[in-house]
Amino acid sequence: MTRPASDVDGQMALIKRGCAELIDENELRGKLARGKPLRVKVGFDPTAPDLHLGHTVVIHKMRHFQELGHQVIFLIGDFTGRIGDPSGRNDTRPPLTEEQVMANAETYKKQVFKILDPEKTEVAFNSRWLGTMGAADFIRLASRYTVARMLERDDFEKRYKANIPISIHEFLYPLAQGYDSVALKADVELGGTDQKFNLLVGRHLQGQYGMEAQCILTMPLLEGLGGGKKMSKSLGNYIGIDEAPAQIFGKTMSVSDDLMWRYYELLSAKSLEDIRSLRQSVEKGETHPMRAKENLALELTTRYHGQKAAEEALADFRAIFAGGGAPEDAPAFVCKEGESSTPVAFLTDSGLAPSRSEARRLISHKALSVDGQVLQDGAKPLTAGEYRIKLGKKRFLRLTVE
RNA sequence: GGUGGGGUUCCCGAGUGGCCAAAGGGAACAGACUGUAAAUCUGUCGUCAGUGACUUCGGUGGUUCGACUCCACCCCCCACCA
Repeated sequence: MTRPASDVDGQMALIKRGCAELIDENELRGKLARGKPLRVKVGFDPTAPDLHLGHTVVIHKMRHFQELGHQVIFLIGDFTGRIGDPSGRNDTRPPLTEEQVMANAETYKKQVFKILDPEKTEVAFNSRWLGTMGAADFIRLASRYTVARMLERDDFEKRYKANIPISIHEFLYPLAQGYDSVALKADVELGGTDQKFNLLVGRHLQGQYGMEAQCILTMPLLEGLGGGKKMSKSLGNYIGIDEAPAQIFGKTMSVSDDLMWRYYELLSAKSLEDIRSLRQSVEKGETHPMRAKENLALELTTRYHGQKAAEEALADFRAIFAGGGAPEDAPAFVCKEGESSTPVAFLTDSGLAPSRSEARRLISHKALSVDGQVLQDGAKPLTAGEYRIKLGKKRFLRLTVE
């Protein structure tokens, strides 16, 4: 899928796919036209090596650059991580130890190389240059940017107007991150739309330090499972790329039909033409939306767990939700006949329900079924035997009563 | 440094002496409906040995028959003025 470097139009088409903003298109064309591999910088926070699909939007874009023969730099912000990206929090974070940084880096690599080509990826740490700068160097860096411009940043501006305090150290984060672009001689920097300001600081600083300014490519923030809000760990609406096949598959299926197309655009390796024709086919009623979503879930699961696991996840999903069956890998639990074989007891003892009260509630809501039959008496012990237990839609148990 | 305002159940947020396990909203969970969903409707949403008991409203003491509500001290947060 490598294209000749001279094919600027072809490269631009892939680069621009799904992107939110490109600054500046003509400049990028100029850089591409030289035919030399570009240095493409992307920064990551060292503290959060647990990636979800939201992060992968940018990583896929990195992949696109690799496919076009460019040099991708996976920058781990082990130094900037100590400052913390401004968010109104007043704390600076304690520096991670060398070992923690390296461990996190390894975790990153393990996850990221499911998408990126390790051969074409340079991993860098910004403590290498930021950690050796002295106070004088930092002051010099700080002199390259003005307070007025700093206050243009959206959240600074809002806070300033609203009289919410802004600590001086928060100004240092964009500066330090911007300096990374100087140190790396980046030609292009990628990031989420929320990073636009920081990326622009890098662009500006490169000019200040007398080098050609990087182009900025921002990617939209992927909406989380509920739609609306961005995918994030703290909101709990994410699909982690280290999650089990059934999880990735199931969570993808839980996305709304509308949102499915966003996911296709930003996460699928399918060409835009293929996606468009699939969409038309769904709209004309030729393809069932559920089938289209299954394809997406299958693609994503395959990417992180391989084809075999993905197909099993698909089969399980159909069995559970279409056929009302139970997954093959339902946890097993054994209990003695009597007091501990009452539904209330084994549901909580097995961990299926968090508390006895909760178990009772669920039972009274007809959420419990035993071998496919709804059971509403939570106090009556099951007799010895094997049972398939289902609690709500997603909780299963293979129960053995002795 | 001074002055004022706050810290409530997963989150936001009401509650100023009993009617408070604590309004309302959000999230979540369950049921119905579907094509898995989404949307909608209904219900639940501290724990437990279920008509009751126990634990909870920043912390520690105190007043009271009784405190989330009053008092004292402490911790933390915020705003305004320096």
